[in-house]
Amino acid sequence: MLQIQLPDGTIKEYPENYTAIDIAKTIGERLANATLAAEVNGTVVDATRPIRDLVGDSSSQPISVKLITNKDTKALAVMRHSAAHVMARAIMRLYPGVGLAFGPTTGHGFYYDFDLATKISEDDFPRIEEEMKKIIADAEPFERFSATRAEALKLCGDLNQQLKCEHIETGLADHGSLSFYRQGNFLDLCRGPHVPDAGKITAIKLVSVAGSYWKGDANNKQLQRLYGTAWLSQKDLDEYLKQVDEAKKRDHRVLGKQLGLFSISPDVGQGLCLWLPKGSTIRATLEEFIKKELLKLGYTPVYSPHIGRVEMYETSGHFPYYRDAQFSPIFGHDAGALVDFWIRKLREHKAGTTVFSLDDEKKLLESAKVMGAALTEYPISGSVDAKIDTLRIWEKNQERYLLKPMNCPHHVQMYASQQRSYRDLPVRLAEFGTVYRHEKTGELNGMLRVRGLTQDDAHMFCTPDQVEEEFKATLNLVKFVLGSVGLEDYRVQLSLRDSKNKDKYVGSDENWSKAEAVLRNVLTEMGWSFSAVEGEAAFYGPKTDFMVRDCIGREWQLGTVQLDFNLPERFKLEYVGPDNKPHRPVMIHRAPFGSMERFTGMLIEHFAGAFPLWLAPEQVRVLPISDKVNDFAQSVERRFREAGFRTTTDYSSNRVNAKVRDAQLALIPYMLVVGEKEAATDTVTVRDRLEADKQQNLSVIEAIAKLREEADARRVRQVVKSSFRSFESAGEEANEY
RNA sequence: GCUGCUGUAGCUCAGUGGUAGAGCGCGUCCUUGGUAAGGACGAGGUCCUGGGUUCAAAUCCCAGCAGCAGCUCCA
Repeated sequence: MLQIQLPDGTIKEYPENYTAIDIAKTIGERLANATLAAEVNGTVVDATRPIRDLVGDSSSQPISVKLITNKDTKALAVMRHSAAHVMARAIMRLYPGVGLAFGPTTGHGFYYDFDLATKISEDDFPRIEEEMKKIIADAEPFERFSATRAEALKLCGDLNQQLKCEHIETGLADHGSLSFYRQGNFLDLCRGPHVPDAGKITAIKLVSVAGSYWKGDANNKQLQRLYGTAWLSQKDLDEYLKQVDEAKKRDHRVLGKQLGLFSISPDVGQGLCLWLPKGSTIRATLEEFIKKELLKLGYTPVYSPHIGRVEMYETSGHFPYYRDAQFSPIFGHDAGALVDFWIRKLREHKAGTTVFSLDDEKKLLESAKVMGAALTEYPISGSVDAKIDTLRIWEKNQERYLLKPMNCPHHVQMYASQQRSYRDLPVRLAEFGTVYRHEKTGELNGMLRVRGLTQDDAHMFCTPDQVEEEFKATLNLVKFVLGSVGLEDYRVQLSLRDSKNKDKYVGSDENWSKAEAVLRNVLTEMGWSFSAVEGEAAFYGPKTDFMVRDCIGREWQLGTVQLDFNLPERFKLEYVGPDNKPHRPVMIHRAPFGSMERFTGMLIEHFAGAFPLWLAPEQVRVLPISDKVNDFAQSVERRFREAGFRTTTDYSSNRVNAKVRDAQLALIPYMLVVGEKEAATDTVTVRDRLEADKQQNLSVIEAIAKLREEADARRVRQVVKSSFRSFESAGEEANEY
């Protein structure tokens, strides 16, 4: 007999061959119908599998079993995964020769990647959904069975599912036996679990189609990924779709245009942000705020140019590592770009990736000569290395500049500009440094991913002993800064290097282990919860990143604090220690906002455009009731401006109703309504955008004092919570196969 | 960069192989009004750009550019 412990603690006995559904049936037919899965000893499993099979013969009794019904959010992930199978089956019915890849669940639904020559478009969704509904109506059961590796390979091979075969041989190489699910005549290699039958899938909708790469590698074959969403009821689905719609309205690109905050014009260039006056006001306010904090913490402001010599970035490593993602260098000599190209071709030739002929070289020599670079030393019949050396010598004698992709090398030079004693450390150099990166077109996104950005950057140079304390102080600064705008919905990530790909990083193993250990210690000591992710480090050191979600749930890195033992070494930085000997400092790179562009973009979404008083580009709007009080309105505006408030007056011929409406829609924190009554008493009627029903008639002086207090306290009175953002992921990435 | 979709007035978007449409906004005038739209009139378009098909292209086709979603990347 099975000894089963139910969630209420009672222990009951059931026959050995019982499934969770069988148990449900003993309680009631309706419960059995509603049961989509079960949790056995804490693991979500098929409700239709014998419990004994799930736990094994040796399992200690009692076995805890919880029925997961269609009221339980844990059922969502299971149902969504089943929906992915149903979608795959529908696609296979509609299109011949479909190759199946992966079909996992996501936070809001599911997707399946297909290898299919026919391009699916959104116009095809209705017929695919129609087919899915037929499969659901047929309600055929999901049946699990196991196979040996050889059997599995044969099954997938017979079905002509090459990607599945490849996955069995590579990704699942360490699996002795593999599970399959059969649903009618549809068979798929799958870990499960699934709902008992397709009829249990309730509310589904196809969402979008896009490309994806096999196993997430851009060098691999591109597949078609079909996204769908699935919910436990039509009501949930409708609610979700409504929230997606709502979320789109707070998109910073939509609000940025509506509220006149920023614009990106193709005439200026892709990914180059124009900060309009109102957006600039927000940015300037943020910058002013953080500058004051930095002064308190002992930072010193610095400025550096927007370009620097390529050699400097070769030393730092930025140029060789990120060449593809940078704007091309600026060459002082006409032949600069030609020689640069030449060297790259020779290197590719040496590496065997391209063929570079003698004829090509002769043409290049000729062109270089025309451009004024004689290159008489070029060893045309010499070794490739000798050729590269000759060109490099020429190149190094020319001016070559790079739009700065990072501020650190400049700050490093500032550190190195004078002799440093341990008594001077830490040196903290802060700059709102504008950097340029040639991000790939498909990656640009409003203000969140741009090609020109300003980092609220700083670099700390400290002794090894100072690192932990300095790091802690910096993390606290980031937390404080985010908190000051009411941003609490973030995730802290410890970004480590990819231990399998160490050659992607500069510096010694020893330095890396040391740096990673320091970060982990600090985070642990501070008691912060964080997730460590391999492969996310910068090339010169590990990072602590602050991740936030945008209005449609995409995650972005804002603040970052990075530890770096490597750049000081590459630039041979030193300080004189108490022993009167030279020592190497340690660097901390940090940007609490990340970039002004991304941070402001996120803030727009965070506040849904309704900025708190201290940040609002237009803080106060004076609304005269009629032309008769325009003069008084003007004097009110003047006095508020003098008190430091960004104030305007609505002199339009609209009635006050329309003026109030306009101001309300423009998300202006305070309206000052002035009519003949106010003019007579030198007062204003203060209308608070958030509490429109609690108007106050105050003297101009009182009103100024009231607003001054709120602005100075940087009070955040309202963050418009996005319900979409807080949607919990229901078992993301459940796709082992 | 890759795959798919989109590009019409300042904005949001209808629309059609044969003379270009709405709402909002904008301008002028009337209205002098007390808390989410007072009224009238009016201006405004290279229908993304370049080719092609056609008697005729803003509409169909191709290419480019830009945007969106996803993938990949992100110092």
